[in-house]
Amino acid sequence: MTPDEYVEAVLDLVERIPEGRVMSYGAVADALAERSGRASARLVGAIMARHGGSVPWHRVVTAAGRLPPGHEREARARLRAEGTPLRPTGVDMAAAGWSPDEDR
DNA sequence: TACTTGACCAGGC
DNA sequence: GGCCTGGCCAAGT
Repeated sequence: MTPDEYVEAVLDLVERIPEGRVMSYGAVADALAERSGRASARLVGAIMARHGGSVPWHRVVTAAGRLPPGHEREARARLRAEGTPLRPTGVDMAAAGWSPDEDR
């Protein structure tokens, strides 16, 4: 799998996340590991930082439900608009956490 | 080629 | 619940 295809796979998966739901970087990496064979949460974060502009990046948060540094305000506003379960610290992962398996 | 960096994660305090 | 540390792995320089 070429780097470009890898990036595309990440973006494709992020686009599949339903409104009001979120996925952690680690979950995305894990889901992709099945297709690409290699993945890491850090890599997903790096990809989002570079190519996240064309996808609902706000639906991807850290495993703790925290929002991307420097984008907390914007992400929170969008998530709130979609009706995502929010907590004072970020996102309620227990309620909003989503996995591609659920959609399948 | 080698070193540094990063929108991370899990574990320990 | 929040901060610090070590480990991960690939991209960027």
